[in-house]
Amino acid sequence: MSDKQNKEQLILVAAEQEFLCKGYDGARTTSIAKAAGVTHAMLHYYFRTKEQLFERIVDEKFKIMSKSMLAALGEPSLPIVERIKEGISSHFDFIVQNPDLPRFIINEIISRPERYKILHERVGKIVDTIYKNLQKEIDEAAKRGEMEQINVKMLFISIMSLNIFTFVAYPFMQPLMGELMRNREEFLTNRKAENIETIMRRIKKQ
Amino acid sequence: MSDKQNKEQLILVAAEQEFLCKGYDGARTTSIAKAAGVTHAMLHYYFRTKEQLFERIVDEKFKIMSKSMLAALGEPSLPIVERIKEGISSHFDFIVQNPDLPRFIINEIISRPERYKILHERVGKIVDTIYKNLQKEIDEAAKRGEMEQINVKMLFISIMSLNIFTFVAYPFMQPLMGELMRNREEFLTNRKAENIETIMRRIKKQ
DNA sequence: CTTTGCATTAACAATTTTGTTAAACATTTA
DNA sequence: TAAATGTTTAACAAAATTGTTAATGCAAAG
Repeated sequence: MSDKQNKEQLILVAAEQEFLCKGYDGARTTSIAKAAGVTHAMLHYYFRTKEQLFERIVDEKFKIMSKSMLAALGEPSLPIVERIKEGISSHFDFIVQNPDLPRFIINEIISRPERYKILHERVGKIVDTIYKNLQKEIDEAAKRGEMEQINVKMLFISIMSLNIFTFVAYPFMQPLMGELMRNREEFLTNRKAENIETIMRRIKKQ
Repeated sequence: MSDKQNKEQLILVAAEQEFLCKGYDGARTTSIAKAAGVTHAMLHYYFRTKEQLFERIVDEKFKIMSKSMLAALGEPSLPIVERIKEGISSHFDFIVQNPDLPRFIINEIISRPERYKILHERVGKIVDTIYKNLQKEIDEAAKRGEMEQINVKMLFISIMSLNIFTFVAYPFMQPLMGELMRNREEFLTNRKAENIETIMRRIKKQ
């Protein structure tokens, strides 16, 4: 009984690894089965097709990615500048924990846009409401001279860019960075601080 | 004679489109041949294998990508702040002209790191020299109070992030942006200005 | 004009990858 | 323990994809 759970689970774990790393097209069901230590007939027994196995992975990943992006818009109860700072910080931490996720999601959406259209648009609508409130807060804070007037969507793009790109492009950037990325822990700390500093300067009244 | 040139060229054009859009794994030689309007035997006749056809594309793309990143480090003859501004601007323009390129290169390097190791490290060394000079200039300008002291590699990562991410993640971001991205020309103009403003504020003495 | 050499095609072959099946095996339940 | 149910395996089948070949066409050079 726990053996069934076990094999199914083993396949899921191996599949997640393979799909996240190589994408749908690059992943091989035989390779997943091998990594999970089962025959590849077992994979088809539990999940029928590669497609269905993939869906199990991608749906979950899409959800946590969306959730983290909402979280990046910060805790509404905080004062606006604090809220933005905290949003960047928690989003950065999430990406550190899931460094392969953004690239996976982006590639997936690009290769099969139709599949995610509905789910994606739903997230879009949720985000839209949050934007509106946040924009209002920003406008008011700007009027009070507490921060710079700025378009919240533009700000959001900047935050996503700074927090995500490093990880999406890690193997590309790393050889161009010499010592800088050698010590991972240290780099992550510095990078997080840099992203926050960059955005804070962008929104601070000059 | 020009017919040979023609078919070979047609295949290359179709292959570039297919590979950039779908990656090596997702691309199909039959689909490339079809798009080029030739039999797929012709593809093998001119390029022998999918692998070799791919190399023709990827080598060129890797080179222009590297070149554009070097250009992002700006024209050394300019005063430092101007130099950085101009670097961002020209890099952004390049990415606008080649929006699919970064994602293609990143995915390619991730799926076959060994292949690019040498080429990549060579670029790394060139960049390293430029960093050193640029860092010296920044340090001096900072001492004169013209700008903020900042690590040039960190600055470079920020510039790449802001300029590239929007395009890498376009289909992912677009549904989250409502009206903002609807008018492409307008969005690009605003985005470029935003990136420059963000970096300028980051390096300006407070 | 005919030989030479490249270009082209259609049919075929090989390989890789995914998916199926029937039989053996194990486990639970009555 | 016997029936029922679910699990596992090995061998096989199907499909998709890449790669080859032999025959044909065609244009230029001798």
